[in-house]
Amino acid sequence: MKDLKLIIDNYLPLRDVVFITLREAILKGEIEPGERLMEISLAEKLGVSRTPIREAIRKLELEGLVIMTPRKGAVVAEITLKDLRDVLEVRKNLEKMAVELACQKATEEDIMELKQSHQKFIENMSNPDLTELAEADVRFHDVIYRITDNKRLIQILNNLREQMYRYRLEYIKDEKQRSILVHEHAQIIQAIENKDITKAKEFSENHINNQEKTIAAKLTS
Amino acid sequence: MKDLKLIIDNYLPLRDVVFITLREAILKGEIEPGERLMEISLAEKLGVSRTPIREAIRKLELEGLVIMTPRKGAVVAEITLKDLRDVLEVRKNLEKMAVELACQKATEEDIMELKQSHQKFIENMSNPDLTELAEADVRFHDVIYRITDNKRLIQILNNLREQMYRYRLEYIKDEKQRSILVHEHAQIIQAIENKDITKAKEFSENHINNQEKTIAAKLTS
DNA sequence: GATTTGCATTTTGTATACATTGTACAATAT
DNA sequence: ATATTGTACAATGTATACAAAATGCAAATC
Repeated sequence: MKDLKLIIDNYLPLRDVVFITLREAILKGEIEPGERLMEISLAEKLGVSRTPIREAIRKLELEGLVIMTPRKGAVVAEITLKDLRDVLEVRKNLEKMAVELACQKATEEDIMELKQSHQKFIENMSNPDLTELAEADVRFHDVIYRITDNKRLIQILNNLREQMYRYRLEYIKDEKQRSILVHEHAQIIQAIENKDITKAKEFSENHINNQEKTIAAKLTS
Repeated sequence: MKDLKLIIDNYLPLRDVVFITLREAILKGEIEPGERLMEISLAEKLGVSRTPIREAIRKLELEGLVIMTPRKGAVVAEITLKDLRDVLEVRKNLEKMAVELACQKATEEDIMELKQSHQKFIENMSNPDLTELAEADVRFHDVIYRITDNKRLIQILNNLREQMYRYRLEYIKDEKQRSILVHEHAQIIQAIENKDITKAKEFSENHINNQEKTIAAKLTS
C-alpha cells in the first residue's frame, strides 16, 4: 500500500474524509484487491483514531468494495473479469433505460446542455491530461442521467460507474477510440433530439459494448 | 417509535444486529419518516453502546434509508410517491432483464426449482399468515434472480425490493389479486421454459405494473 | 414586543480504554 | 513425526470518556 494522504475538507466529518480517501485508493488500485484493511495501521497512517476508520469501512462494505469477515476484519474485494462483465451487463441495460427516458423527457434546454457538454469533451480531445477528458465524458453522461429525473436510476448508475473507475482511462487512451467515442456521443444526442428511442438505445448499447471490449482486452492481456 | 427489540443472533456482530433491527423497523414503518434517530436514546432502548448504533446508521445512510446532516444527526428518509415510482420504474427494467437472462440460462433443474417454489406459494394461498405468503413470493423471485448468475443484478434487485418492503403485504391482501399473482407467475415460468424472451418480459412487466397499481392506489388513498 | 446575546443542555464527533476472539507458534504428549 | 493443547500476541468488537458543535431558552437590550 502506498502512502495515503487524507483529502482534507474541513466541512466534512472525518469518517467521510476517510471514506472518500479509502474509496479512491481502492478504485485507483493503490490498495490492491486482497489486501487487508487494518484499523490500527490505517488510523496511524491517516493520523486519526480508529472510530472514523471503522465507520468508513462500514460504508465501503455496503458498496461492495471491501469484504468483511466478523472478527477477522476487512479485505479489499477481488474483482474478477466476471464481476466486471456483470457490472457492464447491468449498466448497459440501465444506460438504455436512461436514454429512453431522456428521449421522452428532454426539453430544448436539456438538448442544449447535452450539446454543450459534448462540445467541452471535444475541446479536451487534445488535452494531454486524460483525467480531464475522462471527467468531461462523465459529465456528458451525467446530463443524460439528470434528464431522466429518476433519482434511484441516477444513484445506481453512479455506483456502477464507480465500480469501473479504475479502468476509466483505458478507453480514452487510444486516439482512435476517442474519435469513436465522440461519434457515439453525437449519435446519442441526435437520437435523443429526434426522440428516436430505438436508435438511442442502439447507440447507447453500442457505446457500452465498445467500452466492454476495451476493458476486456486490457484485462485478459 | 414503538419499543424496539434486538433481533438477537450470537453469531452476528452487534452492529449488524442493530442494522437489521433498525432497517426492519424503518421499513415496517415502526420508525416513521422524518423521525430523528438519536444515538443515545437508541443505545439505551437496545441496550448497547453508541458505537454499534453509529456503525449501523452509517450503513442505513448508504442504503438511503436515513439522511445524515453533519453535526445534526440522522433522520428517517421521507419516501414520496415519486420515489416509489422511480424505484418501480428501475425495478421493472431489471426484472425484465432478469427473466431475459433466465430464458437464456435456465437449466432443467432451474425450471424444476421454479415450479417447486411456485407450488409452495400456492400451498400458502389459504394461509392466514400473509407474511408467509409474501415470503414465498420473494423466494420465487429469488430463484429467477439466482438463475441470471449476475451478482450485481441480484444485489440491486434485492435492494430495490427492500425499498418496497413496507408495501409487500398490500398486493397479496386481496384474494383476487392473489390469484392474479399466481397466474402471472405461471405465465412467467412457462415463458422461461419455452425460452420465449419476448413473452417473459411482457409477463414480467405486467407483473410489476400490477404491483405498482396496487401500491399507488394504497398511497393516494 | 421583538431581537439579540449568552449560557446550559443536548447531541454528535472523535479518541481511547477495555473485552473478546482469532492466530501463530512452541511445547508436550502420543 | 504428528497431533494437540496452551499461551502470547494481535486484531476486532464494544463501551466509555472527552471535545466540539448545535439547539433551546431565558435574560438583557433596543
